[in-house]
Amino acid sequence: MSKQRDEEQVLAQLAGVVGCSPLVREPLSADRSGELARVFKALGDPVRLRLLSLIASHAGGEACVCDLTGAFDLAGPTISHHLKVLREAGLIAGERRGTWIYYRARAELLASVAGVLDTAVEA
Amino acid sequence: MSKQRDEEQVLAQLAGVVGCSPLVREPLSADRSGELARVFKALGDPVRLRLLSLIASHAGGEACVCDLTGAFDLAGPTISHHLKVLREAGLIAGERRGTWIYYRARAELLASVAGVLDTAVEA
DNA sequence: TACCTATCTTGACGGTCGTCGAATCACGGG
DNA sequence: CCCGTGATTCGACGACCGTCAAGATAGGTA
Repeated sequence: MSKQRDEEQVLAQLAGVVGCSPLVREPLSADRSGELARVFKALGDPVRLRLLSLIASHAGGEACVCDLTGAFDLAGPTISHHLKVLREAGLIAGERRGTWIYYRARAELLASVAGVLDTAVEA
Repeated sequence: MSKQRDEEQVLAQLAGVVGCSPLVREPLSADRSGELARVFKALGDPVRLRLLSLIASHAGGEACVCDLTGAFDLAGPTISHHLKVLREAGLIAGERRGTWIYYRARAELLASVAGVLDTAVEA
């Protein structure tokens, strides 16, 4: 139902973050800092970091939820919640194929965020 | 009093984060994810992101607290709290010179965190 | 249709976070 | 020495977050 709307909002966010110049170059505007903070907040949990890493480093670049739940001592709904947070931050994208749902990392956003933090910059 | 102890703990943290291999290379260990999450959590607030950006982009690479408070519609203690969070995450370091306290960004940590996120990696 | 498995949503609980006022500490100048 | 200014710490309040059990949804199989 709101799946499509979520995706659109996420993409709107990405536009602001992807084009962002590095932190050390010039002071961050209030708008950009809000968008960036949403991404960093999503990264600011050990479980979500491990989930993202498991997905990004998994063979084929994607992982099924059933591959992820086993790695944690957490209930199913909790994993699902963390995946939702990562999804709404634009860090991962999920696709249903039959019974299973596969997630993959959005490398563009990871690279953009890295660019914001990096001191020696390319642009 | 605990100023010195804080610094030591921060440096101990950095050791784990600085040497960390990128997210997409291999699954993050539980330990590393905890250390990394602390840094990302510190970055996960708009005010702290702007503070860090103001400090890092300031002339001379450092900024006095009095230069920062004016940029926000927040009370002094709130700014001080956010600076403490950034300090305890190892993202900034403060030094008192006379009446004023100057903060500067820890570029090594910024670069390390960027390296963890980046997909195309140097090592 | 009915059932099973995989995953998400809801609702609730305890814990943490961001914010502020008031009090406190650190320094320099009369 | 006492006062004023810059900055932090303390204590408290409301809001948000991580977690789970229970219920709901989606797809496959028969």
